[in-house]
Amino acid sequence: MTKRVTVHDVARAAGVAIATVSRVANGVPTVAEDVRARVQAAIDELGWKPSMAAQSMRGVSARMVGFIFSDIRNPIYSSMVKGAESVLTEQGYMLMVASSDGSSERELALLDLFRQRGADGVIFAVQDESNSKVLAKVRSGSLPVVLLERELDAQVNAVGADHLRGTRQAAEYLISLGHRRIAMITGGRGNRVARDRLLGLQQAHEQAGLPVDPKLLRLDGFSADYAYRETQMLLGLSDPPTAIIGLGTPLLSGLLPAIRINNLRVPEDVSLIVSNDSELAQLATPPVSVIRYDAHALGDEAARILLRQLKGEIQPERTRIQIPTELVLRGSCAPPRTRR
Amino acid sequence: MTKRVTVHDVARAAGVAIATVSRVANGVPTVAEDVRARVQAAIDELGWKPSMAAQSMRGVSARMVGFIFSDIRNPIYSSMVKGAESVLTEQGYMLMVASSDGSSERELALLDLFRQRGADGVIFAVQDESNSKVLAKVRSGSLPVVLLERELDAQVNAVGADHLRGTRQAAEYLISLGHRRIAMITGGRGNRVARDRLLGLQQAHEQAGLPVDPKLLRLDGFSADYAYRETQMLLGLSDPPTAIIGLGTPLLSGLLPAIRINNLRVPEDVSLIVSNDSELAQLATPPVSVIRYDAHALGDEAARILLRQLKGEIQPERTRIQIPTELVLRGSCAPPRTRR
DNA sequence: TTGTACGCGTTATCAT
DNA sequence: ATGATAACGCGTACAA
Repeated sequence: MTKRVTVHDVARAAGVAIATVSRVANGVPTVAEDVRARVQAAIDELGWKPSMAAQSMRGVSARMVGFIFSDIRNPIYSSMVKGAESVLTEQGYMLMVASSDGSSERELALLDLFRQRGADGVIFAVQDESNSKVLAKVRSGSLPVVLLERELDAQVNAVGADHLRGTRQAAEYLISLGHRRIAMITGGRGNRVARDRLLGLQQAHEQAGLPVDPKLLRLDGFSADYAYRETQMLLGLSDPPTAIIGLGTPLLSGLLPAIRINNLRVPEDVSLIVSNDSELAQLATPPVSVIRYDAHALGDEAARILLRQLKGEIQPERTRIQIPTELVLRGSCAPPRTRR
Repeated sequence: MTKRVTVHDVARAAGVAIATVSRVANGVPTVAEDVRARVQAAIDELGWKPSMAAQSMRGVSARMVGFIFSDIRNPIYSSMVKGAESVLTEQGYMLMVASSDGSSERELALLDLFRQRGADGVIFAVQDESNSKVLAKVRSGSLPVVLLERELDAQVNAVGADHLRGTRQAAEYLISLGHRRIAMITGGRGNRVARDRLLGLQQAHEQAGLPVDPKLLRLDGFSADYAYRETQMLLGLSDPPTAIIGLGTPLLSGLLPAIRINNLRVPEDVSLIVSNDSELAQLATPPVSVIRYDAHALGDEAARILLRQLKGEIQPERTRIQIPTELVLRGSCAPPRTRR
């Protein structure tokens, strides 16, 4: 049970005052070279590390940022975390993580918790960007925040993928193959991502002079279960879709069994495009075409923006970074079967 | 730019001494009921929250634990993190995470970093449990540690899955189907998990009076690339395996394409069992049999043990928790094709 | 260039 | 039961 080594111990060992030790530790230039060497030797000798608690009391940043997501098990978030971590580590920051499990109450609590724990800022994948309490707290600026895949307004920095373009491209491609009844399954009704995706679908239809059938839109869930259920219902329609766009990583593992249980084949009976890319999409039979974007890069950029914000480099204007999407064609798309 | 609310502000507002405020905040019983109420009202009124920095200086725990893994993108680790987080949150703890990317230097640095940052303990998925420096640091007890899927010795608490039994069961099943040449691909040579897996394979063979062909053992990697390469080589042998056991989540996405590119079919030409379970294994064609264990439960148990250790409830004896494994049979196993 | 002394916001000890 | 006050370890203004 050895006591903690403090500045006093080092000062005594080096035969100087604690202020000098502090100066050496913080690289203050006004220290004689021989003294600096002696102090440094004492520091190394005793293995002294400044107490972060004491430093915090003096207002020194803890170099820590928080990351709020719904569930780290979604590979999209683990990739983002990894991306954020890689740039934060470089700058000596560490990462605290917490799941909201989709609850806005929890998100509010976490925001407070992070602030209370001295986080410098938060990277935040808001669940419901229309929740006014969360909105207010983020805007209040009590803690620097960078939003992931969401957008509140001009005051809050954000980074997200270009879902509008990605979805439009996918729909355009299906239309070019001859599809006229294209279903879309995704979740997060009312958030930025969902709005952009719907818009992309509509734009592609408009451009081709085609109508969007509201019955083919299933916009209320991100889970495999939801995809399974809705796909079943879609395929059971009297006028079923000839192509399905499934947006949200977990959806694919609901889509595939639902199609199979109906004894339908991809792409002969129904074409398929999903997002994001995954091993399952790559290795399914047939491999599934995807709208791909780099989640790691998203986390990376979010951390970069937050860090710049913390350094006061981008106060005035809001920054919004768009990560590009890419349509990767595999074996899951074909012209629609001619109607009987 | 409002100043922080402190005990002094609350004390002044309630007309008491700061000591009394502290007593109320910490639930010390020796406070008159009316005073307690008045102070509490002032606390709520001003929205005072004790500064964690100041508390830390007084030796109050920060209620924070660290989690070190190689890469959070491995679903095994994101599940563990989620499991750990769920029990930590309940107890008011938060989680700091960091990737080692497989580097022992980085692991050492992270252990120091976590201690310096006042973590109460660490959940640690050591990469190379034979690294003596990491070993020494963990054993030094400078920070309470619970090991994941590893075992140093009797002094350090650990939790892991029962890989010996899982692998033995898988091998026994393949042998019972008639397989005599069973290959095994996995990584982490020399760590507990790899040893147990190899032992399981050997035990199953011994029990059946069969030899293990060392040429069928590929024990040096966990990546999809490694699996792809080694599977190619295995299938190119003059006497190739009739079944492959691939242990490590990322391996499957290397195994599958390697088998396909050789124009072989599962299970007709080669049987397949992998670990851990994944969406890909469930939805591949055919679905792949797996040795399954609950990574979420593993993280959960690790956190529980760490918490008990922090409360001093399990000092004396080392605790080792075994999570059971389960052999889930799907369509990827069949009797070997009779030799031509 | 170096040293002394104060304050950060708590908790804990000692009086009262 | 309550109040005054001393630490905790650091950074820094000010004095030397």
